[in-house]
Amino acid sequence: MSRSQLRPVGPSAGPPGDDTGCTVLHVDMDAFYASVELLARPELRGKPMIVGGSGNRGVVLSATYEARAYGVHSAMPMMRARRLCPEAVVISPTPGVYAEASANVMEVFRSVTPLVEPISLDEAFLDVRGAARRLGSPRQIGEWIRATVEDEQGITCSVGVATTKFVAKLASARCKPDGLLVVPAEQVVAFLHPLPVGALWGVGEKTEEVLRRLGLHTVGDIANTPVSTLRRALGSAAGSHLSALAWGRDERVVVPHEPDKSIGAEETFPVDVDDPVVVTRELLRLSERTAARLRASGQVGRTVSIKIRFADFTTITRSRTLPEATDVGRTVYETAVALYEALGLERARLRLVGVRVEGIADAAGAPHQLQLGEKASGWREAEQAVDKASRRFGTGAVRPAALVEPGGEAPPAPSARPPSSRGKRDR
DNA sequence: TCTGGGGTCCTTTTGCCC
DNA sequence: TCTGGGGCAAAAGGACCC
Repeated sequence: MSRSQLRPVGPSAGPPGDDTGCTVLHVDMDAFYASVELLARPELRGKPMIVGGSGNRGVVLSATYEARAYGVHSAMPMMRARRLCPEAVVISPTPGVYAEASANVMEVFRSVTPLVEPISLDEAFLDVRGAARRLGSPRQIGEWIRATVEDEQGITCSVGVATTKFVAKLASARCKPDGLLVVPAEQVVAFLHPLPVGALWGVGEKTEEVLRRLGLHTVGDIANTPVSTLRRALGSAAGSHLSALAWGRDERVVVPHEPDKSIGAEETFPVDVDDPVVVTRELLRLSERTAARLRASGQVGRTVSIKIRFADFTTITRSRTLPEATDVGRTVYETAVALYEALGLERARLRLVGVRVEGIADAAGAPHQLQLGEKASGWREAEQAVDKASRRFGTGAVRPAALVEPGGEAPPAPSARPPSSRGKRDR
């Protein structure tokens, strides 16, 4: 995509937008995973390419604009994407590579201001209030970021510049790919009101349907609807929130470090599973993974929850709060299994299981009291030793016996049972 | 069309205590 | 002893985001 293409200078055809007071930047990488993959495969440039799971149950994580031209978009089931664009090259995701590219990009942002709030690997808000004297106007800072990221990382991004986070985000979406858009304070309402309701943050499929039934199609329609009506239809928080956003009011500020509220892991089986032994083994794997991440980040959590998705996609969760916060995989696992067994599922067919730990706090500040007569279990110490070994010899060097087959290899990934007659596997 | 994996936030329900 | 209700925390579900 060439740089000169699509470079709006403002939401209207008038003179370039006045960026006075537009201190919030939203930077969004263009087709991030796909762009990163292209760096290692320049021969695919200009061709449709999709990053996504190669199995028969995956979804599209990212697609080049050439693939998007066929109607492919992220979160679309891979089956459907392949059908829409059979000539697309499909690449399995390599998360570590994206994390590294992301860290590099975030470094560029932090060279502008310490007030960087990452939203995900590929986007962030920046508060550039303090950078003006050193680097120029918000628009100039945005242009500098775009040029620097492209020079240093070889990938393009789009930048929205506005007075609030939410308008900055809409602006970056509006000028994609490889663009920059300033929405001046006095043009916010004119910019917002023609947009479809789905453009608002927090309006997904369900909410859109509710709004449609009320006859509300654009942001302007929402703005001109009494808050009481919105609250009745959508609940009090969502109703008030949408009404404020529709007028461009958004009090949220850029916050550099939000602590984690929960940490978890989940996995969809390649084929539905009805064997409690397989489910239990998967709970062990997920519990260990979750606890290892807690320990690596120096945190503990008090509530363990499991998630079960049945073959028909209905999903339930069950949780239990422990007397004391933990980062011990064994404790997480025992709680998870107790929750699972209490369901009495017999041989229900499951599509996914997940384990999550909530109520997160710093391990350093978390109280631990040995109860009278309690013996230190030794699990914590054992797992810390495993962490150490993993750092030295690689993840999986040491693992619970239940996750090791008699031959010494790990058992096949979650229930890779012989494909049933129904299961069509693609390759 | 057939739906990943990581999360957050909100609402409703439930159980407990007073 | 029974009932009601306020306040609270935990549990559960669901919508949403990237």
